[in-house]
Amino acid sequence: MVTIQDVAKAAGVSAMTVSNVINDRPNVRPSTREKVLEAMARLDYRVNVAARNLRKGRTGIIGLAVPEVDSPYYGRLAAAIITAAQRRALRVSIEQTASRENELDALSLSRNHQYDGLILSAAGMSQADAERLKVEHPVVVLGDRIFGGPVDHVAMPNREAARAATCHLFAQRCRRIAFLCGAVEEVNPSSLRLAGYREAHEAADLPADPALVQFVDRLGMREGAQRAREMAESGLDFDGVFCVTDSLAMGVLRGLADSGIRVPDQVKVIGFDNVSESEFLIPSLSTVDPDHDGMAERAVDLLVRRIEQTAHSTRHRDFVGGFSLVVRESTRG
Amino acid sequence: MVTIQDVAKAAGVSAMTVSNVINDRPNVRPSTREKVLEAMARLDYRVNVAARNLRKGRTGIIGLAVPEVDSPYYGRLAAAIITAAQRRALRVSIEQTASRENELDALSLSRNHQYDGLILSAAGMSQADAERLKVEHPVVVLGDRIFGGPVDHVAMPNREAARAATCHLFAQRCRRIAFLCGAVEEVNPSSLRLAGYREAHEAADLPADPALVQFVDRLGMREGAQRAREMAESGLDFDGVFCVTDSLAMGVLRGLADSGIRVPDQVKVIGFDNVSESEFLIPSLSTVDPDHDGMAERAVDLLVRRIEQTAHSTRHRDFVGGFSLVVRESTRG
DNA sequence: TTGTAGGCGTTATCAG
DNA sequence: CTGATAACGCCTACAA
Repeated sequence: MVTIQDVAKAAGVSAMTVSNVINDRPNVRPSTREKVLEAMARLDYRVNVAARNLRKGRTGIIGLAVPEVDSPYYGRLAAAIITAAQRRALRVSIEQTASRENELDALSLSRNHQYDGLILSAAGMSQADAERLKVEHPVVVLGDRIFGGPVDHVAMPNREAARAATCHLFAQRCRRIAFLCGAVEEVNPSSLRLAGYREAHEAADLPADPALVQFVDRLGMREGAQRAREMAESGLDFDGVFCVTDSLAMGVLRGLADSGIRVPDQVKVIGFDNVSESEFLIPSLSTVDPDHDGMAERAVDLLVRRIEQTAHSTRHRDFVGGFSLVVRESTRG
Repeated sequence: MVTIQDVAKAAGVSAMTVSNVINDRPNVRPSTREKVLEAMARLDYRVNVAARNLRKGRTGIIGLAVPEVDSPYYGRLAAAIITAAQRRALRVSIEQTASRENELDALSLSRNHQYDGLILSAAGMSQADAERLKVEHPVVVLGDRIFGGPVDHVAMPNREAARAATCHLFAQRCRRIAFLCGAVEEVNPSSLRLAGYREAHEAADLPADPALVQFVDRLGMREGAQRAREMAESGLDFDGVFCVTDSLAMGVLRGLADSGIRVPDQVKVIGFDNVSESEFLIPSLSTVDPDHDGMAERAVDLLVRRIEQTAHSTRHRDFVGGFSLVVRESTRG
């Protein structure tokens, strides 16, 4: 391995000077710089990042903990975050958490100086775990579950967007809108979007039939398809479905087709996420498009601030992203 | 920051002993171990990974360079690799390359000791770049472009699977099968699958009309949809479509629907990748299911071997994954 | 079974 | 403008 010392020797200067050249510091005579660069090239020198990290107390890597990368939603999120981080010359190491326990593990890894900071997309943790976030290391939580906690926080516009989606269905003359979601806990995407759905009903002065709120175990396509068939066969009266994710909605489109129900003629369907597939489904899927890029940008930005500030300010920020409504065939007519 | 020295002092032992406890080495008296563990807990000690890395010359992180994570295919691949790596207590840092230049950059990062090794999913590099892979650091190439190169290599069963898919269409009484692919270069997924498509024609003793081979710029849904409409409107005579990716096939399903062509009645469609959405499309999509997990496992395995072996054997392995054919509605009847 | 000494490659400090 | 020195926190010999 070629070290900075070797380069120094080859160039006839000290290691310090080589270091100065590498880090583009001023106060190096151009001719000296030349000699050093030449020696570096000749020896094919590479900085040893581990040594630099040790010295600087930084790694240049941020962690991103998500339940799974292989899902349209988290995949998109990961992509946006990696892009935002690359702009700041940071690398992103991805952790698949899948469970609450792993989420907590990811936190301690961050503490192990493996990462300069951690973006935690908390799906499993709840308010009760917020205590464990009281970490002296930079953490930004992405998600909906821990508000007012001891960390910076970037959230989806869940309630507002759900309300807008529901209003849109009203405007399309739906009157009995089913709401399809996962388990509703204190504060999670399902509960917040359900609140928006209810708000829309109140605002429109239409009662929301509790029978129309349907729960599934997982927010996947399979579950959506199955539940849609069950709803159709049970004789439930509904003319619209608001699904808390596009994956669920894709399943619902399939399930309704299986049951011989035409979308949008008999039932209108709207999703949430604006996954790239939505545009090309048959029928194409209306959906809520959250500002993923903006949220990713913001999350990285907050994290970088925490990393760079030395004093640990206790003021924490809660940021809520923007969204737009994408109207396609599944709610036309 | 709490160091190993602090713990040693607190426990009334030497740093060495603390290190022995941390690394689960024998020859530590149980009572001593207790004292040390207690002190570690009390001080909330965390190992400094940077220091350990510097000392050991390892980082415990492998790089994964893919064109983009936000695509069904690469997302699935990334998930499989992260899982395989986690089993070996390795972390994965994801690089979005998007271009050939970035792919080469990722290589040098690997050299910078940032990673112990690199899995490079080479989409843009070509045989000509293979030289640059002659790196003394562990690299495994995942993809199809660099065979017989100076690195280990895990490839898809492109030709075999394409042949099987084409045969399946023949068996479904298709006689004029369009082949939809991206730019065909020396060795890439499109060219290899095209070869399989042609082999199937020869084996069945059916001529392959060159007009049926259609090229698109990007293997995306949008491009698939547009090309399908063009094919339909141009009056091209075809009763089957083999798409080199499921994304493309999803677009084709949409484009054919736009043109009033019924699948599978008038035209049968088959894809490649078995993306999770395929099962729930309307109609559900027949496709080739490559053994992603097996390939990921193998890639990580090869990389770990390279990392662990000190002598740089020059023998490199080319591994080709397995596959299965998933028959769904889009080719029924 | 435990301790001591030295160095991994880099950079901050401060003196020249 | 350049260089000597001393850390950063950990681990491996070797010694006790």
